[in-house]
Amino acid sequence: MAINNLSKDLAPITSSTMADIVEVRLREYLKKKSFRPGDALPKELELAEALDVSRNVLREALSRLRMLGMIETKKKRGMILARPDILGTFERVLDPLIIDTETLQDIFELRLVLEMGLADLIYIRKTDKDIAELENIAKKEINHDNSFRIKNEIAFHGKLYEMSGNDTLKRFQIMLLPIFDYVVTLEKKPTRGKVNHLDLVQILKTGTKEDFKKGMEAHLKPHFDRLK
Amino acid sequence: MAINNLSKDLAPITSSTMADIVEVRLREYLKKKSFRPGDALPKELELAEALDVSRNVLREALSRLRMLGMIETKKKRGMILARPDILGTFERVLDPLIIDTETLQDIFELRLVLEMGLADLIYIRKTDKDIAELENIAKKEINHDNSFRIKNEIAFHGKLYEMSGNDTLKRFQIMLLPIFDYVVTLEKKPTRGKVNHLDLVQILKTGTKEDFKKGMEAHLKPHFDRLK
DNA sequence: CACATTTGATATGTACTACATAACTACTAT
DNA sequence: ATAGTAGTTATGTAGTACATATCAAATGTG
Repeated sequence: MAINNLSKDLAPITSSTMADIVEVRLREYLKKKSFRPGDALPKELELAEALDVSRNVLREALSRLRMLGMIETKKKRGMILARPDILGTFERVLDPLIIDTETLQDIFELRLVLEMGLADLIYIRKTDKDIAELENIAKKEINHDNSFRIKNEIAFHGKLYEMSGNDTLKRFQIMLLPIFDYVVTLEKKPTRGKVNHLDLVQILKTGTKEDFKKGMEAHLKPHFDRLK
Repeated sequence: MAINNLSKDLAPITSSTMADIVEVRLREYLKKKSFRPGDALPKELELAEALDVSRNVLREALSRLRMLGMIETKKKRGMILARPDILGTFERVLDPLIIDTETLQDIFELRLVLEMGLADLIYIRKTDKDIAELENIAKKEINHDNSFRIKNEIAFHGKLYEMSGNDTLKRFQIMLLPIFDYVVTLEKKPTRGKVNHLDLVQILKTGTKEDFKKGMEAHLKPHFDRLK
């Protein structure tokens, strides 16, 4: 009995199901063979046979990789290796209603960190055209109802991300928007920093990078003040 | 014939496979019924019947959600809703060998942005103990071979993330490490800013937040100079 | 000969059945 | 009353069959 319990405590290496194992093995396989995107993969039956599992199990594993965008399948051409869309997969689990409050807060802070750190990229890549567009957005926000103001707020900060010239960053921001909104709506009253959007535009036109960083800090200060 | 083509052009809304649809429907279902983590879900057969698909298809969809950590299953208790580990899922597709170079560069920049933006959180939450630890790490890096220096570099910046008091951020950094390394090793010669780690520690001890931001900027300058 | 159509082969998508396995429940025996 | 056993139940795995879409070759027609 003791031995039985012991072996049970020591050897529960069969932690995962077949599908889990197959998923890992497939990953290793794709990596090891160093397939390039677009390359054709063996057919399901061959893979299932090689791994010695049923086609069902194999398909469960393939289903996961397919969802992650690592493979694509066409009815007859079989499967091909694809470029995973790293952010698309992220998005699937990024739901404010499901994430626990602690992580939610972490992500909120993450966005503050991003916006504070954006300045360097923006000053490397900003163009006059960008600034003009940004100014247009900022000007529109005067004298409008609250729902419009929120949309405009999003447009303004979104444009800043766009000016970073980093698509991944921009998409990342779009994904984080719902969470940012969710946390912000939990706040009692609207936060408004001493530096508004038009001020920031003005700094971008004539000020230095350091000015802009200070301006952004003042703009976001109400959010930072809430942290502890 | 023309009509046939027309209807074919107009009605291909069944773009995705059943498993894709079921995955989405399940997501909606979980959200709509506002299950809390730990709540029991209906059994596979019931779900399959309700959705009018085979148990196979349903399981392919469940397999995905399970991988994302949204649900967990025990042999008899059925399935329960779980908290997805948002970063764990991300990690699965984050392989420098698979990601295209453009995204790789984007992520490299993302990390620079994060490190520049960290200052605010660090100055809100840093403790003397943190700084002492950081100093220990920085002191160790003198007179060592290159491989040790890289490890130490990682330890130092990792400690900075840790000092932000944001677990998600810290884990995020760990995930991005391989990519950062990968990009850095592509560089011709080691980059070294005018401000080194010990300088940064000194600033943390006696300097202001603005000093630290400037210091970090100088420290990372070689990386930024490479951007265009 | 060239082009359009048809037909067949092939790989994935879906369905259904059967059984294995683990875990909870209830009952039975000492 | 407790230990042990048998039964029940839900997930895990295997296997078969057929549907569907697509490519390729064969066939027919001008």
